[in-house]
Amino acid sequence: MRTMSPPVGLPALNETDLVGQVARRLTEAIVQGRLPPGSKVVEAGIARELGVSRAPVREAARLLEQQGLLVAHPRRGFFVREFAADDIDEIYDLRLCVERHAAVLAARNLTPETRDMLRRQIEVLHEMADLDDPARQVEEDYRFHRLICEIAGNKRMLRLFDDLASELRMLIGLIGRLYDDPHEIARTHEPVLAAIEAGHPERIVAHVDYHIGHARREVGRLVRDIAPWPAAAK
Amino acid sequence: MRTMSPPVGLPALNETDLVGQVARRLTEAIVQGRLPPGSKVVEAGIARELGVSRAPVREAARLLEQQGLLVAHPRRGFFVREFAADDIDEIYDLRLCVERHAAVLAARNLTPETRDMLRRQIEVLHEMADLDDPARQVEEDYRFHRLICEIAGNKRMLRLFDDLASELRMLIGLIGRLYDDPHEIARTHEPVLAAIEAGHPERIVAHVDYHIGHARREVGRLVRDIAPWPAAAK
DNA sequence: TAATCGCCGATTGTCGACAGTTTAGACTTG
DNA sequence: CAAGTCTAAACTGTCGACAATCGGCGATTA
Repeated sequence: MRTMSPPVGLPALNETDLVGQVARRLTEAIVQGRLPPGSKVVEAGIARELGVSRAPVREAARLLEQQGLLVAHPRRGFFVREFAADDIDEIYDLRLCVERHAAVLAARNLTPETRDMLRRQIEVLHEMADLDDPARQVEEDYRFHRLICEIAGNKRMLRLFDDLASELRMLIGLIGRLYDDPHEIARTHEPVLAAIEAGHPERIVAHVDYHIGHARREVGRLVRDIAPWPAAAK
Repeated sequence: MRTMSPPVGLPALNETDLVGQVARRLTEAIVQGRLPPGSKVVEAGIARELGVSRAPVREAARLLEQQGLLVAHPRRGFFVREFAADDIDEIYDLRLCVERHAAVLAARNLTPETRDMLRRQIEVLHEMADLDDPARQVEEDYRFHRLICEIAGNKRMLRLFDDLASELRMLIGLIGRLYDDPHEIARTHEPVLAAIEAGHPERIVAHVDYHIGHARREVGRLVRDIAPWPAAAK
């Protein structure tokens, strides 16, 4: 008689993962631009607002700190990370480094299924282009790049990508509008996929470089436009 | 009359960072092989042993979790990360990806001072070779590679390197002995530095690939030798 | 007038406690 | 004897409390 785990693959709903929930809420608030860069994150305030005690909030804050969204000043509290021009360079440099590698690996692992997923995602990008929803557009954009990292098959690399993406989401959220024509953005993904399908490492790297370099320049330009930052409501 | 801040450069002592201290102690215990992979980290136990309460221990554990040294099973606690063959591949893959980029950037930023630091570090490696202290040897080895990341000048990349290094330290700590003749190890760093000094990106990448590939093979071999892991005192 | 000092409210760091869950071991049963 | 069941101890997740510390504001002084 099998009383043990009925083998239905239900992804164990962690009902009571307060820390995770708090972390998600905080992340959300940060990338959406509430809680602007430099603003202080008051533990008690967040706790009260979410109806929990300070302990889970502190742990969540530590998570976001390690993730780079918050910085901790001992005895003074957590603050939303502020971006300097250097930071943008750093993030895109690292992203370039990661995505080059990921794309080459993805090409090596590419199967008909994963290839179709990538193609489908570019279609989604085109479909999104008509909706006027920058946040969603950005999200689907990252999903394409994330897919490449997934296909590459290195879990640590995927997590690194996610961390970088959350910093970038914050940045883009601050900018508030899209840095280019949505259809244009969708189109610029096609050569990257083509290169991956072709499977020539050098060509892959070249196209990834071009694609990310483009995004970097656009973001850099827009950031310079709106700098200094939206006032940090301390 | 300047009554403002007497500009004596005192490096701000943040004595009371319990969380940081606990995190360091835990890291130490893990990479030294006490707390073997798979073993449970009992909050109350650690807390009692260190004479603190559970709150700082939990926060420190969350840090190490994000860093990849611990994994959290909700409602069951924190466990020391276990390594599979895949993990080793992943870590070295990512390391390759990072260090290639770092070395190229470092070559671009190289100054006489930083070049001398690298040379000096190789000397240190040779000096260490005669002492019979594997842990120290490994430490100085990483310090060379870390220097390259520092010179590259990307703080995020440096942090990523540190994270990878702490996982590798844990691995090496488990192996317990050095995977090669110490002098040989010291020597294998020289072509890398030479390539960086020469400044040809392709040659840099080639030498970094060779150097890291070598380490990866050696570690992989030794890990296969001693697998399955030292019993996890659960 | 401008810089400094000292106090007060606000906030952090840490602790001990409690409820609910998991685990281990004794016990039962086929 | 194997498999299952039950019970008690151990542990985690969360909370509220308290002391230490920080930042701001007004008083003080040159």
